[in-house]
Amino acid sequence: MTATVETQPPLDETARAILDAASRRFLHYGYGKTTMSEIAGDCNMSTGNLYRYFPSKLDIAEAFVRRLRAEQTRLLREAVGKAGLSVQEKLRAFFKLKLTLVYERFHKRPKAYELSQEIMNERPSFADEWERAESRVLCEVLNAAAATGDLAVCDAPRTARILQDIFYRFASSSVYYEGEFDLLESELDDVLDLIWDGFEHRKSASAP
Amino acid sequence: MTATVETQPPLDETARAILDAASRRFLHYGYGKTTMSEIAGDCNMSTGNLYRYFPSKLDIAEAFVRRLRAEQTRLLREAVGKAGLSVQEKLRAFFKLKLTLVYERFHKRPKAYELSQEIMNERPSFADEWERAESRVLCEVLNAAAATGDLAVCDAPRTARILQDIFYRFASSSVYYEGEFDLLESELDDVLDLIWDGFEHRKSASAP
DNA sequence: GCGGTGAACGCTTTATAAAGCATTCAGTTC
DNA sequence: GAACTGAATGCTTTATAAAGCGTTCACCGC
Repeated sequence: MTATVETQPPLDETARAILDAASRRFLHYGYGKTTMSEIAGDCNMSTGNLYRYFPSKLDIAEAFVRRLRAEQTRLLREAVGKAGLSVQEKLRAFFKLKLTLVYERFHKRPKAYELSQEIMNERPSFADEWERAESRVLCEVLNAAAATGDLAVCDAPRTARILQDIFYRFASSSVYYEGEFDLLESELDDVLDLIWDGFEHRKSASAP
Repeated sequence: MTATVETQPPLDETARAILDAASRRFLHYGYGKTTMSEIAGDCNMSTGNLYRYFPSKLDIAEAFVRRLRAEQTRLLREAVGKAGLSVQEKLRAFFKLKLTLVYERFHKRPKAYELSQEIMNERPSFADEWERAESRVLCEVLNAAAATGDLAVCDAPRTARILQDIFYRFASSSVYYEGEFDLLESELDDVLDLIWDGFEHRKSASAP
């Protein structure tokens, strides 16, 4: 059983202290401007000792991003878990929240955004892992809807993947500039409407 | 009337010689490794004279990319113009060709790809212009289909925009690595199938 | 032996100087 | 006077040296 975004091996107390100290510095000064000596100093220990808890500086950064992402996954899962939502509302909630989270991270926590991007480039497998975690949330929604007959989905993982492709733009850096959020949001709505009509068509075609 | 990707003011003979010389160097060595002296030398003229035909080096590069893009637009238009194609086939041809063109440019003409990216970053308005040019091609397809009743489209530009959003992933740098082309192509197919079902649903809803 | 240290190593980033380049313009040619 | 030149200008890139940093490891205290 490998570790995933959701199921992390719990951290040693010392390891957590290191991660906390590093996180503060990463958020304020960024990855590059944070040194191992500083992190060690914050924890009242030597640099050498850091390596007893993390293999490298980049691994500390990965642990940091892993926390961010776990929190984000939790929020997404919470958004689609609200009682009384239709499938359509769940999908809309999912992708709107994702757009909002990316947008906010970019504009309000730029250091966290940069670090996240850097890790994704440096560790492609981590990016995959994260994409799979989101896919799992989507699959739960899709499978639940398929079970109640609200949706005609034969291959949930594949469908989730297709949805991720479709909404890729709304989770990428086209989100850069200020003042475009409302525009993106309304386009996202229109995209979802079209997708939804596609699902409706499939439902009436498969069970007329 | 402003110049667009399609309607370029025809170039002076000297200007064309400059652009041709610059293009050769851009393609072989890239933008940064090409100097104005070299371009001038290739044309048997002085550096100063280049500025009688182009305001700056970047403008030569823009003219170069403009050519590339005009050719690409021509190919896209040709693809959707083939006789006997249904709307669905036209849309599929359009986005598949676009995926192929981006992929090929990236892998087979990396210098051209880089230069294209650089211009898009340096001149956002050029990127907009290009997006509008593609939108126009899509709108022609959509409007023609709406006229024959093959498609229920009330706002063609908006719909074109939505389609561009949806297929954004297939025209961006997720296309980086080798061997993923077939995978992307099959995902593109699935996306188009879903979109198509959406259009079908709208047609039957608007004219039952 | 477990938790911890800090000097030593080699790579990377930065500071600084040198070189190269895009751009300009007074002047030349025809 | 329209087409063109090439040396002068100042900004940008590169080459090089110096400083800084991540990482290791032989060595302590308990």
